[in-house]
Amino acid sequence: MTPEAEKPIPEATKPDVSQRFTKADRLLKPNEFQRVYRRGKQLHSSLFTVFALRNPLGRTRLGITASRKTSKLAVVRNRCRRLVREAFRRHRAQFPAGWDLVVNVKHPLTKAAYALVESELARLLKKL
RNA sequence: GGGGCGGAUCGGACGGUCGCCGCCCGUCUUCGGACGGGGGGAGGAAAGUCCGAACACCGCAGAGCGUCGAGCCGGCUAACGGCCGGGAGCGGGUCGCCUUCGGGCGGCGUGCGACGACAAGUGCAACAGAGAAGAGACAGCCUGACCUGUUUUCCCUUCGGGGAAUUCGGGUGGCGAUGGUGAAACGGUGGGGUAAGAGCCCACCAGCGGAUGUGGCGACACGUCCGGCUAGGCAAACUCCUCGUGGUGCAAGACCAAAUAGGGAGAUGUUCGAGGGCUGCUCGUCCGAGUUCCGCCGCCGCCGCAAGGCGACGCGCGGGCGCAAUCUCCGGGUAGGUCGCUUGAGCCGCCGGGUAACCGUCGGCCUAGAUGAAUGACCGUCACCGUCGGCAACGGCGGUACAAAAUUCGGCUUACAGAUCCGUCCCUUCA
RNA sequence: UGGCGAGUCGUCCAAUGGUAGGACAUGCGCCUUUGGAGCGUAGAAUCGGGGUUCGACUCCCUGCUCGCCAG
Repeated sequence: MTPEAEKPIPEATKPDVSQRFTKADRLLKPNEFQRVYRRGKQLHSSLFTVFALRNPLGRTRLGITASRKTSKLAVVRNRCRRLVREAFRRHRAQFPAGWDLVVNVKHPLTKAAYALVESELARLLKKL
């Protein structure tokens, strides 16, 4: 599937781009989620729905939701969350800054490969 | 060597890159944190939430009823509906004996089950069948008894008949052996008995009740004697008996506590001093923004011929004065945060006790604590399985389970690719 | 996390422990020029696995699926 496996590695070694993902980069409280749901704009894909709302912090924060409707198995839901988080973490430098994002996972993502999640997330966030 | 069953253990390995969540150490800090280093980070079921506990709060004088649950015996356990051992029962296997060829009895493995009481009471049993619980008479069997018809023979006769024996019937009646039905039909075999029969009587067997002996802690087993000859099934039907049971659950609960708006106490200090108390009145003094003042509306009472007046009332309406302002303290408490939160009925090992479950001495170890919720993603090599190509070495492709902590333990149940070990049984091969 | 409740033809509902029934839908036939309506007729189900019972949709145990409630 991926002919050149070494491509992500030189990107990661760039000194100015941090791929770290700390608590400051996440949405942590229910009212933060509710604010994004109520006032944010929606972007749709077959894999997930993204709610986005501008914040004054200058950095983009992420929250991920995988409901029981997505999959009954907690293992599968956890993997969905981690795939989305990984895709966001690796390519955050390419995304616009200063947004609060909430990603709602849909059922088809349970069978999707990581590369597909990466490209879909990048495609949606270009619309911001 | 292969397969079945039971038990135990494990649940891909190594390396690299980028990350995540706690802990420890060091440095810096604007006290928010940042950086560097070290070390740890899902399970046998973490799951389902079916039981049992710990712990916490609320309730509670004591006892009982009710509800719900448990239910052979003994042991283990903190406890249990769990586990271990045993008993009786049921099913199937195999061997032996008997056989009316349906099966029965005994021995040996083995499997299963929520296994108190239906001989306390109540209730239930479709269809079929004669009859389904102190039942029943369809077919059938009987002619000893009573009534009656009839065949034949004999006797008597007042010739109308009558009597006795006998044949075949009918009715009253007797019967529960035989037949068939059903899941289930009120013991079995043999003999006696009878008109025919029947535990009606007897013997033996099975089963039941009582007494008793031996063994066993006990469930129970093996006997002896007596009794009456049959007492059916279902309590995962109501019920009865014995035992247990207060409720809610870590989002339990404890602590800290912003902003805002309330509550309480006090201080400073400016102004209006209404109203009230002390008094007969004024002055004065004290309390001091209250049940304040004005108007309107509604309603009620009293007075009046009436217009109206007076008084009282209203979670009434409108307006005015005032209740100001500042500071300090106290209390409840929301957002938020901290604790509870992982050292525990803990794990590993040796030895000892016990048939076992399990227990004990000693020694060693510390092994996840998240909270919109960490334990991940990608790549490479190897291992295993399948498939394709190939004589082969090998190469390509695909796959490697079930499933992830959420207060913590002990069980149960359910899901699960594969690997290893032990025990046991069967088949095959070799010696 | 804790606590409740429900699963029956394709759909919506019935059924003391005793032959699983009705309506609509579907197929076929009749009727009609044709369709509809009507009439007749047929097929079709107890969530899975055990147990109790002579016999289970019903009673008991255990899984699965769906729904609801509290915070």
